[in-house]
Formats: sequence, C-alpha cells, structure tokens
Amino acid sequence: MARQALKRSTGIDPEIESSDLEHLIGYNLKRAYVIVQTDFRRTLGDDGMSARVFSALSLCVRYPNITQSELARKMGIERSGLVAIVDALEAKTYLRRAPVPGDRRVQALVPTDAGRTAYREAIAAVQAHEDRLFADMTAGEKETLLSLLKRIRARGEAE
Amino acid sequence: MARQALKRSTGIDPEIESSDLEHLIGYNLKRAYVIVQTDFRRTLGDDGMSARVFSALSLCVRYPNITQSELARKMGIERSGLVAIVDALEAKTYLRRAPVPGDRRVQALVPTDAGRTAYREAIAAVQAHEDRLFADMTAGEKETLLSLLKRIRARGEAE
DNA sequence: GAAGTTCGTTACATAGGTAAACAGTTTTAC
DNA sequence: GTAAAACTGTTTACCTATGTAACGAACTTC
Repeated sequence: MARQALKRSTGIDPEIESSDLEHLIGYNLKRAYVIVQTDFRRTLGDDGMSARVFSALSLCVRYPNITQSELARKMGIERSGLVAIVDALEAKTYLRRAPVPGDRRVQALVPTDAGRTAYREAIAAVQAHEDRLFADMTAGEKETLLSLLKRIRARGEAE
Repeated sequence: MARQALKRSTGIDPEIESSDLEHLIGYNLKRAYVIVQTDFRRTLGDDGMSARVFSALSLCVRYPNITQSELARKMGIERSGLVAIVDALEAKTYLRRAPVPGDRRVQALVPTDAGRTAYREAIAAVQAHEDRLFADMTAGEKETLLSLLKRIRARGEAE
C-alpha cells in the first residue's frame, strides 16, 4: 500500500530503488578504478610507460633475476601477455634477458642501471599522483582503504 | 651504513623495497577490481550480461525514459559506446527505443516487463555474489569501503 | 534564417587480456 | 635408461572494453 503510493509518486519501484548500482561495491570499485587509472595514465603517459609495464619494471627491480613465469604469476597475468611487456622494457634498455646456467629454458630478467633510475623517477611521479588524488583522505583512511583492498585480493588470489 | 648492510643481506635496495607496488592504492585497487570483475562475470556470464549491459539495464529500470546521452553521462562512458549496449538489450527485448514527441533526435529507453524481471533476477544474483565475495567483512567494513570508494569517485567525477 | 549544438550512429584505433599451439628443455615414472 | 609428462618462452589468433573522429538529422540561439 505504502509501496504503491511511493511507486505512484516517483514512478520508481521502491524494490528497485533500494537495490541500485550505487549500493554495489563492485560498481563503485570499477568507477574508482577508472578514475585512478586515467590519472595514472596522465601522470606516466608522457614517460611512455603503461601501468602494466611500470608494474613489471617495479617487480624486476624488486626481485632481480626473476623469470618471466614467476613475474607473470606475481602480476596475475598469462605468461604470453608478458612477452610484449618485457620486449618494451628491453627496447628501452631498462632490463635484459639473461641466460640462467643450469636451466636453458628460462631467462632471468635483470634490471639495468638505466632501469633502476627510470623506476625511481617513475615511482616518485606515481607517489605524487596518489598523494594528489587522495589528498582529501587522512593517512588512516588511506591505510584502511589499502587494507580492505588487500582483504579482497587475499580472498581472490588464494592459491 | 645500516642501509648498506641491509642491501648486502637481501640484495634489495631498501629505498626500493619500501616503495613497492604493494603500498600503492592504485595497484591494489586494480588487483581487487580484477577479482571482483572475474567473479561477477562467472555470476552473470551464464545470463549473457556483461557488467556494462547490466549497469545500463539497471539505470534504464531506475530511470525509465532516459535518453542514451543521459545514460552515457551517468555511466561515465562515451555516447558512441552505448549503441552496442542498447542494441544488445533491445535484442533481448529487455527494453525498446521509443520516439519522444517534441524532439525527433532522441529516443527514450523504456524497459519492458521482461527487462524488469530480468533485472530483478540479475540484481539478486549480483547481491549474492557480493555477499559471498565479501563474506569476511563486517557490514561496517563494507560500508567504510563503499564510502571511501565514493570519495574517490566524487573527486574524479566532479563536473 | 544562418550558425552552432546536440543526438544517435558508424568506422576506425587501441589497450589489456585470454587461449591454443609450438619447439626446446627439464623432470618424473617406470 | 628411456618414455611420458611438465615447464619455459614465444607466436598467433582472438575477444572485450574502451576512446576518437566524423557524419547527417534535428534542434536552439540570436
């Protein structure tokens, strides 16, 4: 009865009104992701590094001599997708594929000095971009957000 | 000095170690988004509705007689991208393009009964998917996450 | 009534990603 | 020992989700 009245007054089924996209975490997650990703692109786009390439470089610097398969696993993408990324980084001379004695299948990814330098510059730019984008959040709020996102990851990336 | 010792013991430059991807909100946002999106796809994939199409249907049900341009604006995508989405929804008979008296350029999107029914079923499935995926979070935590994501959106979608 | 704007649409371009197959190489099973 | 299985990097072919640029038709402004 009250439902019917509301429906008539607004033209919206209240059952639908109370269950719209804005209440969904997934929808808000995507919208937020698009915003951050767009700003990231603006930040590092001049440098010519996409998020994927930046992530790969970061992990190579962090874990020198990592193999492509390990790197793909850490990044959560397919091995095949990594080839182009490593090609790009090698073309920029940020790393090189080095043979590994004892296993001729694998090639270790070793960052060059240029790669480490480029990474330091890039991470500084990315930090500045996040500081700017999340300027209206307190350190505590950012920490909370980070930990909640990690909880989601922990659930989904469980092996 | 302590730095040098750490570097020698782990092989990792401490300046790099303390600034890796895991500390970035953007990186965690993307990883979390991929997980949620993948599960969403599994949930609704059988139904044949992508997230985009689901969102569009939701907004059409929520705002009957919305035009494509308005819908695109609400979804944060280009007008041109909406054509295929509306085509898909129309092919499923979930809505139809209706002429608007007084402006022959625009076409109002009006959901059919089938569309409303499909939406009710879909939103229930999506809610179940989120309940399952975020089962280890309290209601308060989910609320916090939602509000932090909306803060990001508010910043980026400012008109 | 001319100029500018808006609407839906098409034809691209691009980025990110998957899936399948491959030839070498190594490991495992018997 | 050797045959089968598994793994590595790679290529190729696809798919999906976007953005960009242009267009004709319709509307608005002045």
